[in-house]
Amino acid sequence: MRTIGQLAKSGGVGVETIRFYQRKQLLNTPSRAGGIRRYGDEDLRRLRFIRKAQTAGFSLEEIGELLALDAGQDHARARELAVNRIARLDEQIAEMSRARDSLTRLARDCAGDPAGPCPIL
Amino acid sequence: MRTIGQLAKSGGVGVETIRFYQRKQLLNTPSRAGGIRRYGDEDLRRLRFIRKAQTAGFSLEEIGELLALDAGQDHARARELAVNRIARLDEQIAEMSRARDSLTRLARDCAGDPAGPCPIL
DNA sequence: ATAAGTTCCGTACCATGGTACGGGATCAAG
DNA sequence: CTTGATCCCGTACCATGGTACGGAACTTAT
Repeated sequence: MRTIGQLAKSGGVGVETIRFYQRKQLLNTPSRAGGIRRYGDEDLRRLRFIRKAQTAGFSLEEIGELLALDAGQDHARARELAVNRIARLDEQIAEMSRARDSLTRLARDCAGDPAGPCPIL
Repeated sequence: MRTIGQLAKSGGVGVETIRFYQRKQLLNTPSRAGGIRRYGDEDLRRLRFIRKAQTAGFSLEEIGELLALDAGQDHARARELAVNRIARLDEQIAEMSRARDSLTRLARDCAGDPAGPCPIL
């Protein structure tokens, strides 16, 4: 049983971030057993899930839905969210790749002639 | 010579966005020649540059620097900003690709056994 | 039992990139 | 010369994802 500070540390976030997730209903707020709230393995699991889902690009709102699904076992909906996110990731990756390529060309051309115009500008 | 509304339309943004960029010093605010401000080709060029740079992932602050460089002809600094942005784009693309792949695996495994646990959750 | 360190809680604030509102000025058409 | 559309300007508000503050309660070590 952890305190909020220990949970935060284990999850690699700050205490205030835990409280923020609680306000957003992403983490539950255990009852105060004689003053201080205690957090168990499930809370840490959820916290880690949140961080992992964030790196996959899910918004906190979507993560909230995924966590709710976790309780409900609605596989179909979970898959739907994942597939949507994959599609958006693909779009974003493609867009960033295009930006990367054009920026690379620009930087090369800018280096070419120190007297001429720099096409980045 | 355009009005703010025409400039906005040509740049594919709203009037309020122009004003916002002006507040951020990204676009200049021409003097009011008898009541209404007029915008020329240079303003449109800058506006389009801003939008293009945004799709390349530059923040408005970085774009401000690029625009300042445009006046100063500091090619080396422009190249530096571009190269930094390319490096960050590469990181972001790599991270998103990893997320994409792991999410794809998860979605596949979730589809596999409708009775078993869905690993997304 | 006292001091230092945490926790609790409400509330305020931050950055980023806009978007909206309201009242007065100005402009273009009929 | 009036009406409707724009413009101007200050100010407020929005979403997202946190971060900070301050005072009271609680816990832990000495």
